[in-house]
Amino acid sequence: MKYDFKGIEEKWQKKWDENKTFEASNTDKSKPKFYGLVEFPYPSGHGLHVGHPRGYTAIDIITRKKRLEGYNVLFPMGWDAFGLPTENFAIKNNIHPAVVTEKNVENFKRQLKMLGFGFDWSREINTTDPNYYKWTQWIFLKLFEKGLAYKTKMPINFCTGCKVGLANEEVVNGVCERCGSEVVQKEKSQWMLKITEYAQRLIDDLSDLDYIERVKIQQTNWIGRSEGAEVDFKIKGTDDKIRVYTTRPDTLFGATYMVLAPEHPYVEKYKDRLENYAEVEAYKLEASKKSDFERAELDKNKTGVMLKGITAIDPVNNAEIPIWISDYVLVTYGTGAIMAVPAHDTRDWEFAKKFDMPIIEVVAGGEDVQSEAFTDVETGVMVNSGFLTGMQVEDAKKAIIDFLEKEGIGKRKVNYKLRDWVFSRQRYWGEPIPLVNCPKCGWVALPESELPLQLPDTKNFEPGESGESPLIKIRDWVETTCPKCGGHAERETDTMPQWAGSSWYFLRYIDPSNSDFLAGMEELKYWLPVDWYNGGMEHTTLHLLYSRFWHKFLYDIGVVPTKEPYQKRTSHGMILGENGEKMSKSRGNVINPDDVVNEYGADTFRTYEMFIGAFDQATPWSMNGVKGCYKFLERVWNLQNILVDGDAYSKELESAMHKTIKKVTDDYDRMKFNTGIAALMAFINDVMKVEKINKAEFKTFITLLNPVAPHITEELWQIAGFEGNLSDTKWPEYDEAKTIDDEIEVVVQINGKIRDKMMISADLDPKGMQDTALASDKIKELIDGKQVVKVIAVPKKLINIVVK
RNA sequence: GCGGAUGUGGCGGAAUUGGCAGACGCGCUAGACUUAGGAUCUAGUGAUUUUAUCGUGGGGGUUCAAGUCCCUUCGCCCGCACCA
Repeated sequence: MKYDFKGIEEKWQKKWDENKTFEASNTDKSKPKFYGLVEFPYPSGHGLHVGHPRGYTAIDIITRKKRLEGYNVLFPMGWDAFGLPTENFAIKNNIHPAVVTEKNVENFKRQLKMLGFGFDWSREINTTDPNYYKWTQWIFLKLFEKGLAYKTKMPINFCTGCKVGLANEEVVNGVCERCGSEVVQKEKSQWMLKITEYAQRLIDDLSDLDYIERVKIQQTNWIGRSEGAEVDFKIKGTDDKIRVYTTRPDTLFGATYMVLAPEHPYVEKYKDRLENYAEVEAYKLEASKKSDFERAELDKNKTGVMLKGITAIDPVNNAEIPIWISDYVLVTYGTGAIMAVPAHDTRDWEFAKKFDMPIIEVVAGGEDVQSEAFTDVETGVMVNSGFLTGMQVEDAKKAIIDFLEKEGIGKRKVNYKLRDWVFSRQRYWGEPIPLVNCPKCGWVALPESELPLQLPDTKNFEPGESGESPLIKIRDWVETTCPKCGGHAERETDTMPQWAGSSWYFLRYIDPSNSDFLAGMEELKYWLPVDWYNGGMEHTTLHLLYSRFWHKFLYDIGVVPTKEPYQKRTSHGMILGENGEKMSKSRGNVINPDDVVNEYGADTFRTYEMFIGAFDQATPWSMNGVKGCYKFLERVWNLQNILVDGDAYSKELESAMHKTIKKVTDDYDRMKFNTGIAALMAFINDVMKVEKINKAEFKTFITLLNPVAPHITEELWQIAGFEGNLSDTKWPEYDEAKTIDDEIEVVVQINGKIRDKMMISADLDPKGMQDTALASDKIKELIDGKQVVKVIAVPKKLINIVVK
């Protein structure tokens, strides 16, 4: 019989739908629960990328296995459908984003179904559905109510041609990606969320989570906690002080100049005293054209302008030092001003060399500070530093901070690199922010009863005159009454970023049709936390952190029962094009899942995506590799031709069978899918040698393969005449004793080089191994006339004879 | 620049703890079958000057033993806050 993957896959997908095979139960509490989650896709116009199914297949395997192990499994799917590309497409083609979204969702859903994922489609959600974003708005109102949302002026990328705010990604070499016009930084009043208030908890609570290590490290570094001090430097001849943040207060005696961010308010304040204000202003304009990223990137080639006319006083030695502005100092970090200690900071050193500023050594122990900055804090000893001289750096840090606090010129300070979350977008296709601006009452929240605040319909998605959201033109929507005083007021026209809806979506899956609340407390208590969440590494510092922040906030106000949303987080590597480069239309190396499934079937596609390489690593696509997996499944299909009766594993295959169960079980759990599949392939090779497989072995084999290739294995289950469906069976067990061989081969080395191999009993002790090795004729011959210095015997591995 | 990851045959990759480098698959070579085929099966396949030696990006080190540990150096990939 031919392997008709098309017929088989359609048949079983239909069956699973009809039997509601993958629907989770909110009422059956007799089984343990398992909540597996994958990042819901943004339904783009390009359709599913081959990268999506990598993570989806992985968690599909994990959850299918969990079902066979007796768990009540929740594995849901939905659509993260607000966002920029849909809106841009809508503007360009004059189609409503809702229509575009609907079409894209339909295509994505067809593709996901075609791949046979065991999603519980009865819980499908969509972030653009008013019944969904009602609760996104509700959470925002709670944040607003608790003082965690505030409005402030922030610079945005503004395209002078399109008159629209741009994402960093849309800015290419300083010009707009779409129209080529110049992009400038423009100050806009923006809604912000105080994620920084949760910075410490976001670090601390990582310790109880089962996240892969690099995710923890990356989040911790992104939050960027540092301990140091704030120190005030007087501006000479005034009462004003420049406050700096430094992690090296111990080097205060070595400060030879100060640097302010070009945007620092004192630059404006002292403009009348500056002899070179024209130069300063020109520099500010240049800096405003660069993003923070570009500023940091240009780190090697420092630029800056001295503020001629004002100087600062070092508070510990009263030295008079010049003040500069430079774009390597960011107004968004610390206080927007630094003290520069070129002898002991690499960036300061480069700046000092370029502008010929003095370099004073205050920590001894390194090379000459005139030729290189000495930044080691472990070995340094203080010099030229008044009362700190002679101390170790760590002691000096404590001593100087005590001194600063006593004298009232500075204080101990913990700082975070993490910045508050810019929450406004001047865009149409997002959740409306449910606030009104009342001339009398200020910003007023809509009452809960008015949620959802629906996105008004329009045909014009072009932005307002100076870059406002398109909503500003829908006057009868904008103009409203103040919920507080009843007077005339205007709605906020900015919308929320795409991150909003994705920060809590896993909660809605738990109870998707609840109309009274975002989800019922009983259900949340049962299902939370998410047991296993897999997603891309690129979401580590934004989406993953944002959703942890929102969850902690919801925990604080009693809406969710757990401190953390996700117990376990793993991450898959990227799938590259056949040429080893990132897949993209412009490179012409995009693989369409539809084509692969048409030619080889979903089971082959899934098997290949798991076999392609180490799950957490980037790896290129290979059409030959796909063919290899197809051949493997064909061999599996043909096993039915050599199927014989048998209720127990045969002598020939028993040991291999137990070893395979063990290997596959462990490998799936550890996401080592490639080696798990390799073990299944190796088992088939063993079967081919004996040219038969009995029913007991066949049953176990197809059950092990089922999570990876669910269609073909269900069909084979039926053909073999096993009872019921494979999806209702139990995961196979193995007998540890039967995975261990009695006799094993060990290696005999002389001076670390392999010289012989021998079969010995597996439980032979080191002494016995040594004797056996030394008794071998070959070894005797090789060590003849040499002196045996030492013999190392490692049980079950090797014997190494060291001779002279 | 900062943060993270990574480097092993012709290719994708394997190698819990330092203990036989190259599992499994692709490709390639030879053979069988054959209605001559991009099918299937069998055998082989790291390199070389092949009783052996060399070999996990480069250089150095620790060890009886290093892909694995330490130091140093180079390359490639991802993220960098308004893409998702």
